[in-house]
Amino acid sequence: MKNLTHRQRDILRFLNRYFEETSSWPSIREIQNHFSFRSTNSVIGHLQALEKKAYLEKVSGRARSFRLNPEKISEWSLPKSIPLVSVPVYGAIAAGYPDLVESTGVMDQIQVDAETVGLGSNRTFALKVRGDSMIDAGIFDGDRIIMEARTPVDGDIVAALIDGETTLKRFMQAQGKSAYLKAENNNYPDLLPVRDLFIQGVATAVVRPL
Amino acid sequence: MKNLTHRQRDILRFLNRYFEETSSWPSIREIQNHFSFRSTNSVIGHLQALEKKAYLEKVSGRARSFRLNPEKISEWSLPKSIPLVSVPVYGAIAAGYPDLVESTGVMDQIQVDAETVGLGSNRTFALKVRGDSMIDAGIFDGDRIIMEARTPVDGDIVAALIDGETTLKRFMQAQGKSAYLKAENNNYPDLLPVRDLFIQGVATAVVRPL
DNA sequence: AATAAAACCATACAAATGTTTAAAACTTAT
DNA sequence: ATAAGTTTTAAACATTTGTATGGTTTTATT
Repeated sequence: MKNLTHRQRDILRFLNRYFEETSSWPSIREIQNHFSFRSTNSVIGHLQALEKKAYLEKVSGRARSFRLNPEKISEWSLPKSIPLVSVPVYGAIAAGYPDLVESTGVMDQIQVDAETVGLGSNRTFALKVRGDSMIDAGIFDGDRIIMEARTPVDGDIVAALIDGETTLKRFMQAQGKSAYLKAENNNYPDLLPVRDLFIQGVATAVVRPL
Repeated sequence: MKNLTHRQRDILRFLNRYFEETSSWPSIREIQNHFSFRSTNSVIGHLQALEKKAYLEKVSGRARSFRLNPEKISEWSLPKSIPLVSVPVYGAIAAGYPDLVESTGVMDQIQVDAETVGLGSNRTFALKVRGDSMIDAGIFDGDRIIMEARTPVDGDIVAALIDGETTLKRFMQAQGKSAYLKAENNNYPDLLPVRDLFIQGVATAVVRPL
């Protein structure tokens, strides 16, 4: 009584499909009809079993209100394709070259942020890396870096605008001393003054298409 | 009478928030209570207006069933920090270890894409890399790999299941010869027979949190 | 101020929906 | 075969919920 029965699995799949197609959940009787049960109680029984096994939650008395346990979805869900990587762009970066990673259905988010680029919220964007100054950190020319527009702290990898090109450097700032940038490549000079160059943001992730 | 009124905007926001928090829609009376209306008809009025302006759909007679027009979300939605790289895992990979990246408030987007991405497209999922067999290709232990479930061609980087662990190897198959797997690490044996192991998919991108 | 539009109130009704109780048929393992 | 669990049928019942009607108040526009 640990695993799913066939019926239970099918019901989970039906719930899931229904939700994805309509963005709402089926009623008990809709489930009943789909499986051609002659009684609503068949459904109730299965739902209770599924709830006992923690495959779903259900607010009693509230119509069409389910919640599937995401940790167990893999046990029953059918394969399905969705967009891989969506990286919305939040606002423009002055003099930078934001590089948009495809994002199909997320355009609205982008606009939203343009409207309310209100203070407080961190702007996030993507950049294409130029140069090999971070090669020792496993970041190569052409990689895409997810950036956050905020002030860096010691040790952060930052995107710096030098001579019109965006390169990645590690931001170093010891206690009380002035900040400098360090390249993670032996062929590059270790030190770079922070003044006179513009730091675009702090790197949070690397994305590299293969 | 083209734009949203304040109330209408607030109602859309409430609907949206409610849905994201509960994964189901509010009933008319729940909306009523939230705005402290003394009559359900206040809600009805606003919903009809919103429907007339094509901000939402609503199946009549069906409880808690709405659908927000994704093309107009930007007109009313509040800024929201959405997960940068959202790579849900759909479906289990036999004996693999799918690694779920959070995706919180993006349910609607998912629906949109589920609609537009018809069947026939490939299964997509994410895996956490174990092992350093691809270190020479700039892929390190712990990186996340976006995979596509399809049959590999010569030169593809594939995820192979060996001894219960998922490692990356390059798939090699010369004309007419039998396929083998090649590790991109000098410390590993160059050859591995393809038979007797399960290839989970073809890598399409690397994602590494910094 | 006049007018229209939007927002709201009050009440009632019908349909949709979840819930309960009782029992039978079917599977599966001991 | 027996027991235990699962699945199904049956028929009511109670509540939630969407809908309808008719009117009032507030807000914006001319």
